[in-house]
Amino acid sequence: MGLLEQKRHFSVNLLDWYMVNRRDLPWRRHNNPYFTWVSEIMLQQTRVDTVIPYFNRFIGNFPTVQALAEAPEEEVLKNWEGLGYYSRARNLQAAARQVMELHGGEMPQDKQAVFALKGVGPYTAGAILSIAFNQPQPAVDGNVMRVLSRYFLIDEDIMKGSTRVLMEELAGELIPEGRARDFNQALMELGALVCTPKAPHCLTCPVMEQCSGRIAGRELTLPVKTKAKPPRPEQRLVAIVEGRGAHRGRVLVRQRPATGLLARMWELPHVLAAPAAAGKAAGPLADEPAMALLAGSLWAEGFAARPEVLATHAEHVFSHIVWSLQVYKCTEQDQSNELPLIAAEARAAYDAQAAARDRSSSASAAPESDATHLSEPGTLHAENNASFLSEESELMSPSDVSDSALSTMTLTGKGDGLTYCWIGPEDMDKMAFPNIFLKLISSYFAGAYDQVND
DNA sequence: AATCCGGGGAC
DNA sequence: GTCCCAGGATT
Repeated sequence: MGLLEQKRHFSVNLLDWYMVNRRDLPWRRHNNPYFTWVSEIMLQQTRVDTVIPYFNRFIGNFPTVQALAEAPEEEVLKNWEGLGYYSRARNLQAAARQVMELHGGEMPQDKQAVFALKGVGPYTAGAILSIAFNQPQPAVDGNVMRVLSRYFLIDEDIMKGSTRVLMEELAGELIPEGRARDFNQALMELGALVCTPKAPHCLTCPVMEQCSGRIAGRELTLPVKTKAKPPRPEQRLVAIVEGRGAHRGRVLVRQRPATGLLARMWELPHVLAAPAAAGKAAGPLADEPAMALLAGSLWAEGFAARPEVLATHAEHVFSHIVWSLQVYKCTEQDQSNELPLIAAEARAAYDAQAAARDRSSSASAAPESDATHLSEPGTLHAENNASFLSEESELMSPSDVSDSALSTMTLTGKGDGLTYCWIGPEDMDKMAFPNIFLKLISSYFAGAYDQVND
């Protein structure tokens, strides 16, 4: 058979198959470019089943480009809570504001204009143009590369940028005249339902007869893909600080910096337990030094708290880091004679860690830039301590924080540029937390760690 | 070209 | 537990 005939077979049979087997998905019920856009951003790195409830809630809360553009960022982030890759949410809202200002609130149909939107790359631009406007543009995602690499027996590494370009050229040629909308979705649908990564369902595949990969017995070895390098391990010490006095019934949380990992998400305070020695796991830290270090990091941020007991262990896996968390239940210390003692322990723990970090960083590795641990020598300098001891905890105005939602929240202080808050259970439905902290805090408020305390 | 960004599902 | 999935931004 010729290549031309193989291509025609693919296009015709795939399209026929899709018209019968297409799934009924929320974003397929209307031809609304905004719905297409939102769904495609959500579907990046994320499964359809996961996206569906998020999509429905998101569209319910932000039904138009304008509604999204005008919403508080905190609210958009809250609607993304648990989906991951949170820069998608911030880019999506930034792009909605682009659409309002540059295009009067209407999705542009011009390729350059779509591509210029924040968070829209080659795949998403092709998906929007083809699905929303039926333009004959390729939309090459992982599904498409898997399907094409098998059907046409392409051995190129799909992790290479050049391969994606090659696939885009091929995918563009396959689009039947006037059928870009259905065909591109058919391609991805086949990858999701039939031409699956591990155990493809070749026997029910509409294009199996001319699939070069299957004929060569290569369906399980394609696509060729270099493995990602394993995530680096990090041992972290987490504080659940139980408020006392005015903060009774509340726990201490903080908001992460505006850039980097989990940008602007809320979390429990935590500290890196050991400098990441290249390649090897740090392993858990004994309770005594861990508690001293944790108290020290809280102290450096302006909080006097005493770690009481190990509440639980937890793990949180990112694509490039794996956090092993030792979670300590701590109690807030009202100003008392205990503070200097905590400070002394903290100072010793801090000095030890700083020394270890200096040794490891001078060896080779770049100094860790994570703002959530004690990276700056001098944070605990005597004058800093003295100034902290001599003044009252400053009561901040909640200007950084979304207004009405946090009316019952008491802000207590600020250290090293991070915003800290004492929150109760009712505050959590307006603040966005990564799943791991959502679980830990919910468990705490549900009383899960009560029994570990004496 | 390599690295930074989450989280979930299948087995 | 262990494996797999993988777009866009940044550098």
